[in-house]
Amino acid sequence: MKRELDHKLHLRNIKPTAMRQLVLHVLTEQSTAISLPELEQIFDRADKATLYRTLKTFEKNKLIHRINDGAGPVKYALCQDTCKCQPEDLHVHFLCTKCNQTYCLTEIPIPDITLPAKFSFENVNMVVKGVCANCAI
Amino acid sequence: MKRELDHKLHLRNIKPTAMRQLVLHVLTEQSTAISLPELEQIFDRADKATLYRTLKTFEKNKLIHRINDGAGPVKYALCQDTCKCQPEDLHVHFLCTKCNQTYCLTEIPIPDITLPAKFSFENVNMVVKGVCANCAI
DNA sequence: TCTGACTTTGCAACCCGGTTGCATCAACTT
DNA sequence: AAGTTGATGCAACCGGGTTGCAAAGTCAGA
Repeated sequence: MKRELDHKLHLRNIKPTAMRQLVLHVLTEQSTAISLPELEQIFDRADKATLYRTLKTFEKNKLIHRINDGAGPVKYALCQDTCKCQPEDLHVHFLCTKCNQTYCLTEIPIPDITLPAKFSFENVNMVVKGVCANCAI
Repeated sequence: MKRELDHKLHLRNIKPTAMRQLVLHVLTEQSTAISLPELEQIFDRADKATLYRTLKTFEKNKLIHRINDGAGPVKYALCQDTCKCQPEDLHVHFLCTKCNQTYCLTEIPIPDITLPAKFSFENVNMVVKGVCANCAI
């Protein structure tokens, strides 16, 4: 277990400190994306700035990706092992309006968009809102 | 001019106070979306809370719509006269990574997405990032 | 093994966008 | 003219995000 976590960190060139192992462990346990404030609650003895910088490091090294779902704080979720955070790795995110959980729909690529003349494409963010399977009656 | 503004307010059942006329006037002058902090700078003698509540009122009455482009503060842009803020009124937004301006691409509808089983659709937000025509070399 | 350079952590403080409570003011009704 | 309602201005607060700085930890080379 710890081996796998260290391996993941190693793959992304991140030094495996105790803090980072713990944070990564929590991240792997999540089925939905998690925000910094939520992380603070889980580690109620840990420092906010450290958690913040840990997430920054993870994001910079493409271990996690940031999700802006428009519902408060930014959330983070693990990248696929093969992810390079390129356009082809982008996928749709889903925000449940009942439980406020955000899902990575990794199997749903984002459709192509034809932009107006002289507008160039770099990146795209797509968030669908609705009710998730867990909250469906 | 003032007539048109009052008419727009009237159409959306918003009482035409001086403040609201001024804010609406500024909004109609923008070719791109504007944030509350930007609005504060334009009206440097006006109160933040008043501007805030003015935008809230406009949004509630569907005179403007909120755009969350992930680049700092929420931005707002005028709705089309016919807009009911229903899914069919949704369009793609474009954030220029050079000038940080956000455009409503009202002519580009958001493509349909097939969600996983038992996930229901309510709403969708799509923001394309890139370089806009003005900033293209 | 010791030393020095570099990284990570913890604490504190700060910034800024957003939001609310409350008193005052304006407009409109009767 | 008095009373009701809504709008405004001011102040304060909240929470997420961010940074400066000093202490602790890590590691390579002597």
